[in-house]
Amino acid sequence: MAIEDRRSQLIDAALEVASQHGIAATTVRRVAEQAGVALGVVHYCFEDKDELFAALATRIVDSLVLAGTAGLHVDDSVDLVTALRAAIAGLWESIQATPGEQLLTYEITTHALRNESLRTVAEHQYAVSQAASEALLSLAATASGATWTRPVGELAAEALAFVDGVTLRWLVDGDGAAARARLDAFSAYLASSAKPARRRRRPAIPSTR
Amino acid sequence: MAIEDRRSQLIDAALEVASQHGIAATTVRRVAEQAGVALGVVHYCFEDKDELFAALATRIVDSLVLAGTAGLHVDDSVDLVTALRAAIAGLWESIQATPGEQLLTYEITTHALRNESLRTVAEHQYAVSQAASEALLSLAATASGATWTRPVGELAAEALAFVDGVTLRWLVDGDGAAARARLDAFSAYLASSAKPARRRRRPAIPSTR
DNA sequence: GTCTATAGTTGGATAGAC
DNA sequence: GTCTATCCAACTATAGAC
Repeated sequence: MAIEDRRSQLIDAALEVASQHGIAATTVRRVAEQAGVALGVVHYCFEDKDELFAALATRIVDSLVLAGTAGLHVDDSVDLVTALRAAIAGLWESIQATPGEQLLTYEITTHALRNESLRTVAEHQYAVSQAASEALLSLAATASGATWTRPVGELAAEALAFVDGVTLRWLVDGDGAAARARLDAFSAYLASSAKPARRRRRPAIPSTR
Repeated sequence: MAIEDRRSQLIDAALEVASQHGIAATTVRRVAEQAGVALGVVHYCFEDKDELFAALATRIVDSLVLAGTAGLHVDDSVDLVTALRAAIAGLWESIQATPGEQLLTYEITTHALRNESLRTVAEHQYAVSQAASEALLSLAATASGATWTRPVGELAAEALAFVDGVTLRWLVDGDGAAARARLDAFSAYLASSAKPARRRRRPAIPSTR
């Protein structure tokens, strides 16, 4: 088997183990077992455990952001709060469906912060999330015709922080309804930092040809 | 040495090791070494490693909340936003001074979520933090004479989530100024959920006896 | 009751077989 | 180039010495 395919297969296996049992339980042995290969194969494909972790971290960050932005279609002609709530509803949907992955992202962050050689992993994590958050806010504003009155980067950072905090608490108390309510309340706050759309003409009735 | 004193001494040692090197590096051996006692002594004082961790978690949660609420003196006769900012400034001061402990709290949370026998630890952590957050908001409202127009418990939960998210990001990017700015912005948001103080008489000039 | 010495398990890494 | 068999370090836990 080609080494690149092996690497990919091993990262899949690591993701499976890590999201299910946590980063502490993600040993090289366990990953090999999950992938159905011998122990040494992992060390053949990755210099050491840290390199495997770095690859795993990159994989999960990218895939989570992908999942978060995939369902991002906001209908036009709505007001900003509605657009934001729709976007956040989609985001929450994907979060709620993957508690193990969510918990794993926090574990990866803390793990990276304790490990000099993984420093860049945590930074990458936030760079990608920040960009996704900005894209979401920009999209919502465009769809509703509103314009932000504060720098969208700063608003995105605040939204990201809030979502992080709400998610972590949800992992502890399991109260999904409360989490959703908090996110909706925050949507209203964000909307207060925008100038509403200029009153538009009623859209023309589309001709049936 | 009395067993209770030993326990306390070992928890101190564990806190030292954990806040400096992380929960993964906090082995029974290392704690014993840090405390200057033999390995077996730890197992004599604690049933197993989990029990030591549970004791450590309780210690750090209680001490952090203590530190967070200790500097909580809000001057009277100010408006709500100012009171909130003052309270949050004090809170941030204590957070900024203890990055290792902050990071450790996130590690403990995730660790507890992965470990059935530590489930209650994470819940205790949030119960205590939630109470402290409520106390802070109530104090700020009382000091400024304002009243909250939404349930203070819910506002406290949102504030807690936001502080959690902001702190975690600060640990990654180290941008303390940005973190402070975000907290201040959130203060304004909170204040928008309060009814301002009724116009008071100008306070009487205190007699000099 | 307090602590030392030791057992037993698990994990990361590698030398060398195929 | 790919994988197996083996090594050694570090850890938790306990039996039993003082």
